[in-house]
Amino acid sequence: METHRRASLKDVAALAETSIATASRALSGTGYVAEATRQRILDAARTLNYQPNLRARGLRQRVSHSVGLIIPNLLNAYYTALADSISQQLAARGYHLLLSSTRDDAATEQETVVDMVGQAVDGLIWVPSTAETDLLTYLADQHTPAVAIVRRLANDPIDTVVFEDRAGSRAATQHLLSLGHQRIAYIGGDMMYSSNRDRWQGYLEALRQAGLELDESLVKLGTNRGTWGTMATNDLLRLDPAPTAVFVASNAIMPGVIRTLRQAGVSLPGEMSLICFDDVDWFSFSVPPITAISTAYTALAEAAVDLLMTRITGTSGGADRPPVFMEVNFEFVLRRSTAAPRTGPLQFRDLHLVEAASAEGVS
Amino acid sequence: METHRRASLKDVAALAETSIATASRALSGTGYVAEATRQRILDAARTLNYQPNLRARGLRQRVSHSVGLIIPNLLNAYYTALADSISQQLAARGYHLLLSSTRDDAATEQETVVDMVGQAVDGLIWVPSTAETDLLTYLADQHTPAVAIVRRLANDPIDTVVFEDRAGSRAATQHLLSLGHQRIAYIGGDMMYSSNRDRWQGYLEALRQAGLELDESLVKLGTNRGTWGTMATNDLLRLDPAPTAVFVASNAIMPGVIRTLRQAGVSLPGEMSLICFDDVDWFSFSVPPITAISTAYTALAEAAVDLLMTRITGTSGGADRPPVFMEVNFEFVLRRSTAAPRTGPLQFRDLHLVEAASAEGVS
DNA sequence: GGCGACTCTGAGAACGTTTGCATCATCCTA
DNA sequence: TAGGATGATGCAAACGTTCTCAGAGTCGCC
Repeated sequence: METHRRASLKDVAALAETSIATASRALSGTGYVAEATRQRILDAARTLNYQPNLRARGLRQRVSHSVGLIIPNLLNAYYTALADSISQQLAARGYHLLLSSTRDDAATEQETVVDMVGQAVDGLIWVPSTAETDLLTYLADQHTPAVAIVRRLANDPIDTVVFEDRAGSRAATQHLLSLGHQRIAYIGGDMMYSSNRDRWQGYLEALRQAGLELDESLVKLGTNRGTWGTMATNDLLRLDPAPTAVFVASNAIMPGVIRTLRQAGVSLPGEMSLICFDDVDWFSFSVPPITAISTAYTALAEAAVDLLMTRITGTSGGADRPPVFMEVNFEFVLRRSTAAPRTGPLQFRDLHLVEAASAEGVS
Repeated sequence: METHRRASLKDVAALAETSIATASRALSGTGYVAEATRQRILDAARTLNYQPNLRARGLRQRVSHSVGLIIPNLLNAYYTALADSISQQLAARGYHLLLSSTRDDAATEQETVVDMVGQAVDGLIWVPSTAETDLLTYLADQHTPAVAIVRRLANDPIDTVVFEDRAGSRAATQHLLSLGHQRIAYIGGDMMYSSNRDRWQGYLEALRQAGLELDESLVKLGTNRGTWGTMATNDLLRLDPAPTAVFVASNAIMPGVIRTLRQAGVSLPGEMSLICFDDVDWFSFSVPPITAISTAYTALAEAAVDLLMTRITGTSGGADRPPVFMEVNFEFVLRRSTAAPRTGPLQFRDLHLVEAASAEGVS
């Protein structure tokens, strides 16, 4: 009896004085096995603390019951909320999660995908960092089903679930328009991601429908970072006339925006209305609470897992069905950071005035 | 040539007209193989899009190059920050991450650990949900090294890395004391976790050192949730005299506390000082920015991974070394939510007064 | 008393790797 | 010219499972 190894089926069989095959049958509950032997085997397994080696099982069955999830970032609440939902969904179906973040680096992404395929995951859920990628043909070669989430690939070549970026963005802009704003600034993230492009389109559409023409100086397209929020906001505040409202297209940019507005002494929503695409927890207890477009994480998670499962199990047309494209709902969350524009020029003041003013919000 | 399977080493060998053994050697770069054959094999691998099956490799080598990470929650920035650090550390060492969250449910935890061991991870990093657990003997039986983080197990039977909960908590309390506060409320999380117990001890120590005696009515011990923050704060505000400062022992409780204070119209830090153990991003752009005890995530991640690696590889006394216990630094981050207590009774007012007052903070 | 059906069991192949060992050619050196 | 290095290759075992297959025992029924 080796003492430096986990107990294997062989050990259990030996202790129960039976064959490996019978032990396997007894433990998995398939096929015939006499009640007496079954008990002997179960007892043996218990005394040896036997735990099946899922790696070996997977090898034999060519199924791992695990799926990989690839997200850009573990520090963005947006993605961890998603990961949480997906993990729950998968657990409910008896699947494990392999989670990796790419930091939006193409090389890391490539590496990660290859790694996961090497681990022989049954499928992949994936926030692609680019619209074009040869990983796709790679995945096809490896016969590993994948579904893209949050961002689209060119021509949606695989199952895809995204948020209603365009419609949500349009709604946000329309909200500001309906309050009477005419100079609505847009601070957006990286245009290489379809989500950001679509949000941008939504903004444009709303303006067009309102018969407004685009003022390029109000548009700040950069990256999905707080630092970008700082730069962009600084630029916007220097304009004359300044915008009366700002639409921030990603929660990741918000910290910079908010901090800069506060430092500049701009009161919200008195002197500036603020709305954000994506809703994260601290928006609700910010001062003032921030009006936002909230996206349906769990719905997206559910849809993505459902799609992947049909591909993996081959059910409901699974394997050969043409790629599906889905969008999940958004919800408009009205809080207190938006109000009708006030007439007169924007004044810069120091901090204590700001916070006094910040309570003037619409209810 | 089957078309429904990933290419295996056998296929590569066949295409390159050589043996499986040689193909393996060529691809792994071990042992002798003639330059010409090596090229043939590499070409074959490329045309077939060959990807080694890590599952099979792991089976043979008895090493998976993956470690499991078990955290209570994916929605708490506290833990995802940790996960992010750990994932980076592991990646740098060529290890994969299997991540699961338990939602602090003992049954789920049990299940998860067993699952991961079944997956044959090389080791486990783990935020235990209880101090006593038979999982320990289980892990020992399975010869799977594990390190506990954030929370301690009874008698620290395995390698453990935690934050300086006690010292940090003492520092926070001393800060309030030094500002002149005498009635310092404590809102704490679940006492079944060592981290919360230690924070509680730190608070007591600081009071004792200052010669103050404990006022039970100022102590609110509950769970690590925002809803608890709401309840506890409501209770505290009803006291007469009310506390002049609140020490919140976990970021997870903060949303409820902050929201309740705002709703009640309590100005920060004018009428109430507020300090929190754990620092999360929105604290810095809250109004006012919140003074906090910041813990060294990356240091903890590094230490945990280091320890685990020595156990796995058996280096530097690895396998048999007695369990190590470590604490990592905290940092006191002074912002603007704490100030000297003001004399006179606490007054409840409506929201716009609150925010005006919130700018009175110490710099 | 013969035959099919049912129950139970074990031998052995297979999954895709790595690796110890044996074999064989080639080359160098004494 | 013998003989040991050295380079290059393949066979086969092993990792821990599952699963097909065949064999053996038991029972019931015609």
